[in-house]
Amino acid sequence: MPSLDLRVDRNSPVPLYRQVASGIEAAIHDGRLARGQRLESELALAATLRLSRPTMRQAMDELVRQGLLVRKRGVGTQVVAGPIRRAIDLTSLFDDLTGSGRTPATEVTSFSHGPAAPQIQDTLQLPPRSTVYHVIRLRSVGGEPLSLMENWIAGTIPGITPALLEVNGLYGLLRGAGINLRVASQSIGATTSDARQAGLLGVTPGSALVTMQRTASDDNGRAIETGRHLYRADSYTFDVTLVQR
Amino acid sequence: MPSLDLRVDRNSPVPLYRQVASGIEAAIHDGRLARGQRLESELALAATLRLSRPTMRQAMDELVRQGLLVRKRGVGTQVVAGPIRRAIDLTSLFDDLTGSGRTPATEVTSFSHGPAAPQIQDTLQLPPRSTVYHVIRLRSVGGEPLSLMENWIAGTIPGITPALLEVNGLYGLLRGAGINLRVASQSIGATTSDARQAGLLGVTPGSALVTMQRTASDDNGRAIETGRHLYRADSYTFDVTLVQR
DNA sequence: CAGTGGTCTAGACCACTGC
DNA sequence: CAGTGGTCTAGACCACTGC
Repeated sequence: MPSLDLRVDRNSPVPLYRQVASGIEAAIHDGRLARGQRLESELALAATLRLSRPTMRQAMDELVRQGLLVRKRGVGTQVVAGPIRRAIDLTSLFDDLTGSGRTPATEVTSFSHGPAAPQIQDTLQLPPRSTVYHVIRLRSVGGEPLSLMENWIAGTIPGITPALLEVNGLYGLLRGAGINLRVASQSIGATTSDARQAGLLGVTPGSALVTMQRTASDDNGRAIETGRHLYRADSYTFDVTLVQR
Repeated sequence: MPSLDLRVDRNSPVPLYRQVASGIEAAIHDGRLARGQRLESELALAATLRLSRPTMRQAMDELVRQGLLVRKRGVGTQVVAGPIRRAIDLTSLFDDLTGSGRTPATEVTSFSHGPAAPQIQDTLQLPPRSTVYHVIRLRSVGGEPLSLMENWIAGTIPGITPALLEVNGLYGLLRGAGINLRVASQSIGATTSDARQAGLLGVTPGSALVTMQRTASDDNGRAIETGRHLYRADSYTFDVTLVQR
């Protein structure tokens, strides 16, 4: 058993189980824990770190749900031997791109604020005579168009203007306005580009696009945003990690 | 507060937290709990059901992770008001289709068992000179082709034959052989069909297809299966529910 | 201020696996 | 059989929210 050398800082504002989960995750990623390797038992790890077993287990639960660890009753816990892929988070494309060190550019090709069309009203479960923002944006990275995004946002939000949308992600602007998106339903499919889409995205008409329709709700459970995004299939995929329940 | 009327059976082999989670989920789906409605507090619900708070919380955790409930510290827990969509599970397409009451038909268009190509060997992290099954299947539902699936499966498994693959899902056959797939990494994208694919799937060449590449590992953490699937974009999408961590 | 969810403790009993 | 993870109890203290 190599020295895993986990530590926790009991004075940190970061919860203990988060500290432990991060520590194990780091050990997996830098190879101190090899793929397929067995971990010490929950009880042993808890004792080493002077944590209660539920706290230790809470840490390992996170990693099991992420698909990094596999547990078997009566046997033990080990690192997954198969390929490990980071799954999509609930973040905006903008955050994903900046997070991976690239610089996205955004062009707002359409912006309006007015009465919601019946279908949008229905999707966002808005009361009659509600207003929504309707925004179409073209996002590029490294000068290459990547995505054409059409969104509807409920309510009246001071921080949403075309100028701000050109330098921020939509989710970042909403966070700035005190709106915290917590749950999103996404549906991912495929289509072929028509002439207009192809022109904007810099591809041949008829080439493949990934489609994503999403509706996102805030921490009050209210639907806030819905949209349909198109991505160039040659430069974008959605990655998901699934764990059997 | 309407009568939620949850019950638990302490003699059932089903864990208490599962019973509670199923009960709340049922109440949401049949409308006894309306969208956006506040639940009683964890402590109150635990007391009503004579459960400890951790057990109650474990039940609610499941529903929060599924995107059905939203919690806010200092405030309470409520049903999500936005649209609720069932997310993809780690099941085979076959199970998904039979689970929703449809009858899939499978045609095995290619089947072999032999040495693994270097790329497959690498993806499945197989030792040198390993053998794999290589299977290509065309799946239809209601007489309409839906999916063209190419898979590689590690090892030697008595239950895998072309005849059995025509009447069972791959994951079902693996389960029958004692192999329990627990974690899968999937990458979802788009492409356009070439002439051969279009012919098999019954679409016009150049029409949009959803692509899915997947590698799945068993409960020992070993990579067992990898594959590339193509779906007709006009009849298939992947649904995901994301929850902010 | 009272009430909520977030975190944590220190146990218990059990089913299951591998020897 | 000893060891593992799965489930469950009965609390504790805290940060945060809305009044």
